[in-house]
Amino acid sequence: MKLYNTLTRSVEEIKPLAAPKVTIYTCGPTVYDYPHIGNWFTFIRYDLLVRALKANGLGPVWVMNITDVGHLVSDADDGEDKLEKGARREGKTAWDVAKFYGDYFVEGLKRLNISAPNFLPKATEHIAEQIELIKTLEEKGFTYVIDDGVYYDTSKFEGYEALARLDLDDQQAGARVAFNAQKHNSSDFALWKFSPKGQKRDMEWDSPWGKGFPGWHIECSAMSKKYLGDTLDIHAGGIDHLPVHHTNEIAQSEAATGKRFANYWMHTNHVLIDGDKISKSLGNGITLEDIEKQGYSLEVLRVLVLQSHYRTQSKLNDASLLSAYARLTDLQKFAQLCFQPNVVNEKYGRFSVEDVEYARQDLLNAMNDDLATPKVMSMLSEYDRNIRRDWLKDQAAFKALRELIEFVDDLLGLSLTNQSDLTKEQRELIQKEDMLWRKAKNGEASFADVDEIKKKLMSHHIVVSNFNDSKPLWLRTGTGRKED
RNA sequence: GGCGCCGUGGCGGAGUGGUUACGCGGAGGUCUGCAAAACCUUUUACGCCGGUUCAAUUCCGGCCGGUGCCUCCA
Repeated sequence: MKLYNTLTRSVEEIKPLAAPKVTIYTCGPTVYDYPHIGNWFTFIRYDLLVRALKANGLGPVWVMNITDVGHLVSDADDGEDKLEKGARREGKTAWDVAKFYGDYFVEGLKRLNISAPNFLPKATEHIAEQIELIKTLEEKGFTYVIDDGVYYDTSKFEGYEALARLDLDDQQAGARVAFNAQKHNSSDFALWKFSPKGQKRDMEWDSPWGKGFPGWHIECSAMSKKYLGDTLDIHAGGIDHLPVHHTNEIAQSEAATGKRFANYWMHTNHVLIDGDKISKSLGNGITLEDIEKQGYSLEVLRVLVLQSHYRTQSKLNDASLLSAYARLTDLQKFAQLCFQPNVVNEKYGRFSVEDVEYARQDLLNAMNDDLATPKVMSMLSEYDRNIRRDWLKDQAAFKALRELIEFVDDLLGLSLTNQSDLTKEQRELIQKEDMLWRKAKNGEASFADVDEIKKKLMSHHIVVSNFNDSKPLWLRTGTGRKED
């Protein structure tokens, strides 16, 4: 399986350190507010990576952190802690806020059919590990203390600019951030922040340097080390984290252990809404509930994610949602074929078990090519069309089709196999309709009777197609949209 | 100012040195008792100017336009 590695800026074959195990760390949410649709896009993309690895026989061990303290309103270590700010906004404690949005996030993972991460560690439950790591960095001479906290001296770390290919000297010229005069370098960042004098924070802990709370970046280094060891296989995150957060993670972890932190870095690009990126400052953050309010199921959102590549910016608007909805409906119709033995036509059928198995390998190959999900989607559309047009050859092909759909579900997480079979009663109705239809064509029955049964089926959201040379096929309508 | 990315048909969105992406929408058709559904055909593109090449949307250079990061942010 190949993946674009930001470290080398090239597509590389994934070679886990201890295959078949593959360790993955992904940056999770800061739980101070509802995640917006862009956050969920990224989490779905993590899920697709994990699913692809599994399809290749690898056993991912996936850690996604939950940041419930220390993420300041500004990465420059100025400003307030987001959790404390959220708490004031809602008149609760920071702990209440973290609990509420943390639970909401975990629930969201389930609603979106995102594979359960093996670990969802919270920053507040790993304060000791973070303090330990800072102590190690202190012993090795990478830290210094100023008025408001313990800082990491980025100039001491060889290769600090490597991942993001930064040019710090030139960046300073255009920096708009007020420079903390006590910091040695503008890129230095806080490992531990002291509680403001005379102020009691909801969240604060004792440390060797004084009462306070951890900086945002240290949690990822501490928790990935605890759960996955010094070196992990794949680290994924949003592209916005490249220059600061991920760069700092590397600096912390590698300075502490002397080993490489992660072998592969995967960065997901953003989704734009009406041409703008989603951000708090623009106030255009759409939530899952907003999508559902428009009548779309969350599978529609997943199709939208799949339709664009993770390294390109995708767009969210009414048209793209509608397009994704239509595509999901098509895929669901495709999946419904695996309940229909009538799709086997021994006389005219051309699609063999070999063809179906080839299709499966073809899909996996596309996924293995740097998660080429748009290609996977187009291939599925083609297989759907081909099978409908050419029919299946025999029962073996029918069985293989069922397995193909299950494979696609495991790979993409679209819950296509949830397309339930018909009831016995519905099946009998279809059979009767087909029989009457054939009779009516010979003048042996009335079309009015045929139409009556069709109407009945329609009330079950079932549409029947009759064929001269084949048994009938059915499909369900409106399964991707609530209002249907 | 520094570091990047992108510019594809009505829309979304892939990809490629010479061959249909795919989906949505529009148009026409086949099948059909009608209507759906299904299927077929069609709509036909690669910002501009040069260069390389037998051949460029696809490689190189320049220009124009858009956009991301260097603040919050997936």
